[in-house]
Amino acid sequence: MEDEQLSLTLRALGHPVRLEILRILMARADSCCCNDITDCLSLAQSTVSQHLKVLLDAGIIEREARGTRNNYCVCIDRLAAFGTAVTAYLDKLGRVPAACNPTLASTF
Amino acid sequence: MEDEQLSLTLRALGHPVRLEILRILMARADSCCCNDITDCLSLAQSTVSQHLKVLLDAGIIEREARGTRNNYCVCIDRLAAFGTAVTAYLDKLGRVPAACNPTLASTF
DNA sequence: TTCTTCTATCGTAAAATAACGATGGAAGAT
DNA sequence: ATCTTCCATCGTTATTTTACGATAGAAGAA
Repeated sequence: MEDEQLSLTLRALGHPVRLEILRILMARADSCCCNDITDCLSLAQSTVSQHLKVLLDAGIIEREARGTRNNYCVCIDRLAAFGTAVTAYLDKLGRVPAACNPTLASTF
Repeated sequence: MEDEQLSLTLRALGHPVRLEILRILMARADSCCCNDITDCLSLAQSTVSQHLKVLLDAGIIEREARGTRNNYCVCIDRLAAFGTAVTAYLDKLGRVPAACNPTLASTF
């Protein structure tokens, strides 16, 4: 994952409300509409919708029109890829100085 | 790690320049001052200093005054804790629906 | 002392973010 | 056809972020 994409995802996750939204989405067996999420949070519906858009734009969640409501669900593979990318980034970060300064290598 | 702290760190890392700064810091065996970093990036010194402040405020890097210059280094343990926190967050996310919807469990 | 170097900080400007209320249009329900 | 529900979007406001140049003060060099 390129830095541009990785940092976009990091930013999209960089808000406590959005971390919570993902929890709410994942905790439900059935898929979830904006109102369901708004009921769990003390925020206006428009604010929640905006947060959903950030997650949507980052490709972390998907929207599916179902009747009068829009259902959201987490893109599991995208989240997994994010986890992998973070680990890879940190791993590479750690590996570079390992060649120069062996004492750092053991920290990771 | 609490959501507040985790999201702060995610935001601090959510900029390509800051991802790169950490790479620069880690790639050097000797520690690194603001000018060294500025030389590697096509940005003004004040801008780099600001990015360093963001990383500093998030506790990701440390500053050490050494003579006329300030040396920066990465807080390895903080970074490692961040990696752990991200993994834990994603892991817990994945575990919740595993109880409700077994098909999701295998994705993680 | 004087000069240079380094860099955090200030001031500024532009853009993005976060929150809200209001609204309009789409889709079921009556 | 009318009513209700859902919700993305618009407009607004306040705050934060990102970038820059300018500057001042600290520390070493001449």
